[in-house]
Amino acid sequence: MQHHRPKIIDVARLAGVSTATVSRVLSNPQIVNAETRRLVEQAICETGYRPNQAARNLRHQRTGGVVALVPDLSNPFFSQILAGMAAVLAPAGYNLLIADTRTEGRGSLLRYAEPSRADGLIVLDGSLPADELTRRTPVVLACEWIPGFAAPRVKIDNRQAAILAVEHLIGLGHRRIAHVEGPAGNVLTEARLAGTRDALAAHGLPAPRVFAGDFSLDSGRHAATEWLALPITERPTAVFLASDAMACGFIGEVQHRGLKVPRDVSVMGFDDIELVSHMAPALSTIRQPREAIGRQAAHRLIARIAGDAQPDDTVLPVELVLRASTAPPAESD
Amino acid sequence: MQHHRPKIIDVARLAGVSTATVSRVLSNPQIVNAETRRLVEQAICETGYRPNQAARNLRHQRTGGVVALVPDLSNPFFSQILAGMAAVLAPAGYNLLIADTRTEGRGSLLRYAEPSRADGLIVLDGSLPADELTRRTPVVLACEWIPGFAAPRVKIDNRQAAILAVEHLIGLGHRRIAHVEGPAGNVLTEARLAGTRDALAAHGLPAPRVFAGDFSLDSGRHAATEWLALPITERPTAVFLASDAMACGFIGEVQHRGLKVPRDVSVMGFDDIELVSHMAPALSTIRQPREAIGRQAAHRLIARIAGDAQPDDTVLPVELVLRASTAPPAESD
DNA sequence: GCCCCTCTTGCAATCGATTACATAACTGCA
DNA sequence: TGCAGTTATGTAATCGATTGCAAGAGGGGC
Repeated sequence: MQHHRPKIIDVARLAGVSTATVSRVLSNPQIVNAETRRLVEQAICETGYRPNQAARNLRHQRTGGVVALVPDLSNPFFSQILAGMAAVLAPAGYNLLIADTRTEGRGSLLRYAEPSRADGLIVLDGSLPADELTRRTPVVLACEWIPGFAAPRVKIDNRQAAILAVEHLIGLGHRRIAHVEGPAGNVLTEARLAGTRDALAAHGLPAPRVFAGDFSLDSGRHAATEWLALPITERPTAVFLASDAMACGFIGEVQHRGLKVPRDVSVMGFDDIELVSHMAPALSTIRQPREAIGRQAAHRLIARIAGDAQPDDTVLPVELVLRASTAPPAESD
Repeated sequence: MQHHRPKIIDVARLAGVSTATVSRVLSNPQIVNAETRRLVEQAICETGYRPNQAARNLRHQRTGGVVALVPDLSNPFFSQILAGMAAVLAPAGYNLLIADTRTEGRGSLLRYAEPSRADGLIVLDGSLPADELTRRTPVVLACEWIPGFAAPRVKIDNRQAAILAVEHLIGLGHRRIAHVEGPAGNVLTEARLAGTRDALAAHGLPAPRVFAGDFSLDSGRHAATEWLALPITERPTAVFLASDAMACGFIGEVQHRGLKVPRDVSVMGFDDIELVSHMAPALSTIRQPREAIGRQAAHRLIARIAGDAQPDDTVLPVELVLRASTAPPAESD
C-alpha cells in the first residue's frame, strides 16, 4: 500500500537482508550466495524495484550517457553519423542522446557540458563558443571544428574534397564554374570555398562566382534564382554547391523554370545524402563516410573518457560519386 | 592547486560562509544579503564552481530533462516536430534530448523510462512494448500510438487524411488507384490503408492494389519497379503513398525509366516534408501540422508531469496540398 | 530595559545507492 | 582444540547539493 517508488531498503527488508546485499545482487551477483540471491531477486520482482539513476550517478560520478550536439537535425546528413556513434557507444555501455543546437537555446546547451550530466560530448557544430567548453566534460569534434579549441577531431579534408569536385567539372570542359557556399563564418564554408578557388587557379581559370547559401534547401533554390537572373553569356555552365540539400533546391528551381540538368547546367553537390541518388537526375556529389565518421568520433570519445587521448585529427577519405547531374557543357567555345 | 572539480564547500570556505548560503545564492538570491551575495558570487567565479547535477537531481527528484523517442531520425519528418517540442519545453525549464529507437538497442531504451533519468517521455514510436512503459515516467504519445496503452495522444486523423488524398485522385478522374503502405504492424499503416479502402468503396471503385513499403525512400523506389512491371492496361493511373519519402523514391525510379509524372502516373505523398515542394514535379501531399504536433505534445507532457492530465486524444487537422504531381489520367476510358 | 519581529545565516538531516572495512560463520589442517 | 583462510553479509561513510528548523543580530515600540 505504499504510494512511493520502492527503494533499495524496501527490497532489503522484504528479502530480510541489508541494502548492501541487494546492491551486490544487482552489480556483482556472483559474490552473493545463490540462495540469498534468489530471495533478493524475488523481492525485486515483487516490489517492482528499479534503481534510482540519480543516486547511482552521484555515487559513481558518471552518467552512462553521451550527448551529441548537432547544428540542424532537419538535415538528414547527420542521421547516419549519429547511427554510427550509437553503434559504437551502445556496446560500450553508453546511451547516446542528441540535442539540436538551433532549437535549444544557446545558453542551455552548455548545461550538457557538465560531467554530472553527460560523460562526454560529441560536438558537430563549430559555432559553439570554445571558452565555454574548456575544462569540462571530455569533448570530441566531428565534421566541423572550433578554431583554437584543442580536442580530438574527426573530419574529412574539405579543401581537397572541393578540389576533387571542381576538377571533375573542369575535366568535363567547364570553364565558368560557380560555387554556392555555406553559411558565413562556418569552417566548412571557408575550406570548401578555398578548395574551389585552388582548383580553378591551378588550371588557370578565373575565380569562381560565389553565391551565398547556408546549406539549406531553400538557400539553394535562392541561389538558382540568382543564377537564372544572369545573362546567358555570363551564366556559369557548372555549379558546385557546398551541400546536397542546396543542390536539391537548386535543381528543383532550375527545372521549375523549364531548364534541364545537366543539359543547361551541371550540378555537383556535397555529402551524398541518401535522397540524392533517387532524384532525377541523380546527383553527382562528394561522398562523406558518414557512418565511419560517427564510429570514429565515438571511439575517440571513449578513449578520451578513459583519459589516454591526444587532441589530434582523424581525417577520413571522401569519394567522388559521379551520377547524372554533370556533363560536358552544351557548346564548347 | 586542487585537481578535483570545486564543490560547494570549496566555495563556501573561500567566501567564509556555509554551504547553505552558497546554495541560496544560486537558487534564491534575493533572500541573501547583498554584500554576502557579492562575496559568494566572487568565490564562485574564482573557483569556477559549477553545481553537480547528479546531486541536485537526487535531492530534487527531478532531472529537468525530457526524452523524445523517435523511430527514425534519418526521416526529416521528425525534425520539425522536435523543434516544436523544444520551443515549448525550453521556456518551461526542460531540456529536450532525443534518442533513436532504431539505432539504440530496444533494451537500453527503457532505461530512459525512469523518473530518475528523465522527467517525462514523448514517444513517437508505436512499436514500443506497452507493458514496459507502464507506471513509470509520465508519457505522451505523438503521431503514432501504442494500442492498449493509456496515455495522452497527439495525432492527426490518419484515416480521414487518406480519404482526403484518395478523393482528390478520384476527383481527377482516376479509377485504378494503388496504395503503397507503411511497415507491417504499424498503426499508421493500418489507418491510412483503411482510409484508402473507404474512399474507393464509397465511390464504388475496386479495392486498391497495395504495394508493400516501410516509409523509406528505398521502399518507394522498389514499389515503383513493381508498378512498372505491370502490364500497361493493369497499371494504376494514380498512386497514393503513405509517406513523402516513399513518394520521392517512387517518382525518382519512374523518371529514371523514362516515364513522366504526372503524365504517366499521378503521385500523392503524405507528410509534406520540406523537400517535396522543391522537387520536379513538386509533390501533391497531405500536410501534417508538424510544429503544432510537437508543441501540443510538449504541452500535454508538461501538464501530465504536473499531474493533472487525462489520457485523451488531441487530434490536429491536416491539409490537402495540391502541387504538380497529380493530374487527370492520360486517356479516359 | 524588555519584548517582539524581521532579516540573515548556520546546522544537520536528507535524497538513494555504493562500497571499504569489519565481522561472523564455516572449513580444513596441525 | 586452536588457528589460518575463505566466504557471505552487515555497518556506516560517502557522493554533493538542498532545505526545514533554529538561532543570532538588529530595529522599533512601549
